[in-house]
Amino acid sequence: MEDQEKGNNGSSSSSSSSPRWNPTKEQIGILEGLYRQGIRTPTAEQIQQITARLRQYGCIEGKNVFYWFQNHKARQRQKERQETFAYFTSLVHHPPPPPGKVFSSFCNPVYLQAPQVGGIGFYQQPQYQNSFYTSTLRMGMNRERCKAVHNGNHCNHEAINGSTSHQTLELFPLHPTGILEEKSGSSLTSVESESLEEGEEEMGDENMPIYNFFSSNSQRLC
Amino acid sequence: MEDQEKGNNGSSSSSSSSPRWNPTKEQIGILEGLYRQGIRTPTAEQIQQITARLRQYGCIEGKNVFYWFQNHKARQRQKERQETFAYFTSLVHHPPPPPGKVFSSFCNPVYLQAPQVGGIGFYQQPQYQNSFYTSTLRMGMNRERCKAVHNGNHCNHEAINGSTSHQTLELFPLHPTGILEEKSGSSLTSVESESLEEGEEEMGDENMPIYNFFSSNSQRLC
DNA sequence: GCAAATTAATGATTTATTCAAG
DNA sequence: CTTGAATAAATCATTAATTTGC
Repeated sequence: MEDQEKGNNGSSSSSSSSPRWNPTKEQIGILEGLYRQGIRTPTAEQIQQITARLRQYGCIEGKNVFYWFQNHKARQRQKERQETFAYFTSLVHHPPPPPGKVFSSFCNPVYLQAPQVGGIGFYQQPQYQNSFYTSTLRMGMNRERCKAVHNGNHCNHEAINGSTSHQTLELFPLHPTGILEEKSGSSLTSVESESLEEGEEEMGDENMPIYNFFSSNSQRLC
Repeated sequence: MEDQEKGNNGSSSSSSSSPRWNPTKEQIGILEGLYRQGIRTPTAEQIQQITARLRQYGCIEGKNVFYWFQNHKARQRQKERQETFAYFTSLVHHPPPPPGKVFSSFCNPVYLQAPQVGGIGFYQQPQYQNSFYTSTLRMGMNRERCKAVHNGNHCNHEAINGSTSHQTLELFPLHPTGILEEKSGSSLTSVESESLEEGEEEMGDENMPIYNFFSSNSQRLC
């Protein structure tokens, strides 16, 4: 089992860098389990934790987890729609049996998938957990390119890292009144300083530090 | 001038944390300039640089830049569609003047918006530059909450941080060299200066370190 | 003039679609 | 043909303009 059958893509002698993540069975199993628990759009922390947990079964990055949930959610929903449609269609052909006094089973949207609720009691908030998500990452090439290339070098991702907190901030209004002249050109003075204050390692301030999924440190992946 | 006219929203005694970024005029001007230069989906590096540059005019994070481009692109496109539609509609009422032997001005999709072509010679690369993006960031609460709350505490974001490996990256790719997607075609002069490519700042290491847009370290913003 | 009420813009998230690797 | 990856479109929510009554 733990032999990551495919997980460790190493099999293929190819450059070893795999253009895309290839989940192992264990990883998928866990992800599906979490999904069934109710997780839909994991928070940064959750992604971190999940990623760490899945890493023992094969190389993986936070973004893979992020994408997996996005895709899975979307595709489950789509499947659901199809099935719902098929169901209604079938009703047309086979008139429904007299419902008796059953409570409309359709009061709630049809969650064909989620019924396991009773099952294991992991946790998870109602439906949407607090989560706002967006991920940004950039690949080194655009689609056309990707197709063409795919050689040694391939897409590199840029990761994301977050932290929380907003502190005071003052910005000011401004007015978009539509027109907004375009003097923009203006001298964009160079910014040399560039500062990026990165220097200090974000210090461990009270405000939650930085989430580093989508990481891509040297060793991080594969 | 630089006195942040509005910038420093500090005025409002309110918690000072602003739920959302409020761009200054200068920032908008620069962003629009870059947009006109052809930037549509900036890469991580570009976002970094742009953010750094805009920061001198007011607090800002990488994600704001990212979102700005996404929204601006989408809304420009939408506006274009509206105008195109309006144009066709008007044609119905006012039959077009005899075109003579003009080359069909409609070979290319109607970009009512962009007509200035002849004018300033900005230019623009084909359309998509190399860019893949995704951003992830998470807020501490979901929408319902946000609405309800909006008190002292509010959404905290988690940022993203990326690294990249490919540095080449031309900020302005200019010259379409033939490829030229479908539309637009026009490329005109290049954009001379304006370049952001400087970047050298960021250590010149080969593996680009981590991009910290969406940052929100203690001092980082504002 | 100035706030409450309304409306218009637009920043920020989520959902749907698309593309291509395996 | 499945599905990871990325983008575009749609949607939500908040802030600024603007209007309105005083």
